[in-house]
Amino acid sequence: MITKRMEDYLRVIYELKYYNGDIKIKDIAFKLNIKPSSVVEMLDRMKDLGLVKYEKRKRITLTKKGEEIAKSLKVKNESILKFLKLLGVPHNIAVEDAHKMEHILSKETLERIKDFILYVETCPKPIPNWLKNFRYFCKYKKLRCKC
Amino acid sequence: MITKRMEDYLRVIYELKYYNGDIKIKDIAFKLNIKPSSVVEMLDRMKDLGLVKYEKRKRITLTKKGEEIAKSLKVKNESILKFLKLLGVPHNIAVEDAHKMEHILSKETLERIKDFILYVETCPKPIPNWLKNFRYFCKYKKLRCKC
DNA sequence: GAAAATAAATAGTTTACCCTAAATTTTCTT
DNA sequence: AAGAAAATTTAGGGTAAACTATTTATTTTC
Repeated sequence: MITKRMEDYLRVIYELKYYNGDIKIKDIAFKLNIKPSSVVEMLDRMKDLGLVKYEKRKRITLTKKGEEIAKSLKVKNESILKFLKLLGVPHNIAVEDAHKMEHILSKETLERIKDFILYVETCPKPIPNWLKNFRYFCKYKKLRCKC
Repeated sequence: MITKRMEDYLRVIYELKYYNGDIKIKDIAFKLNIKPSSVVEMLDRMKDLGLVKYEKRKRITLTKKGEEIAKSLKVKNESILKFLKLLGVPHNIAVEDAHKMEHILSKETLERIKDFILYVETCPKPIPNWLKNFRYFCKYKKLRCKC
């Protein structure tokens, strides 16, 4: 069974590959703020589940399956992040929350989130009036529109 | 340290008190879909943290602290649930997702969620136009407004 | 090419949850 | 009030994910 924590590892490995090319145990550990020995242990488990290819002291790579999952997490994450920022959540906090939410949201909720983003982006104006008014409302706690 | 799981227990105990008056080990177990023996174990830990009052085979109650936390979880949950439903997430799924989200959302995100609800509810119409249009957009994936 | 530095792997613990099975206590029935 | 049934507790295990400390490999540097 693929756990939330394994999803964290997949995401980190996926990102490291993207930015660094090579994936080092200690870099994974650093990103997850844990010790390298914990990473080795987890990689063994993830290997058994067919998520990574990994032999002692050899290059670490994601399997097809691992990469698919990582990619879909990344896509989910991007939607959630964008959504939170539309709502006016400050960037750093939005990043944190998005990482937590990506593990747990149902696909239905995710669909509504994606629709929301699309609804805003499909609008001819850069930011629709109602969203501007929402931002205003967040700041001053009062309406300035007829809705 | 108060874990997410303890928060689940707090919520369940709080609800059981509200609806049943009396809190039985087996009811907690049933609600959480686990065995009674696991509940006993957890109650011991929660007792050490000052979240519940509990002596073998005696009545279970929340402490002041436990109740505060439970109450604040309930409030959070209600906001999240309402929010998800405004977005058009079906009730049952919204309930599930809200229970997961209540453990992890930052207070900033929660504030934006509450503002969103308030923004909708402050509007003189029962449902603001932009929200109606969003619902339409979710269904047909096209705009019918000037935003 | 050997010593020093760095990286990775292993062994043994810990903590938070959960489980089953068995023992005990309480409650219900007759 | 005694025996049956239900609820609770205890004892003993298990798994996921971390940790520390030690050992083994690989790189770097001299």
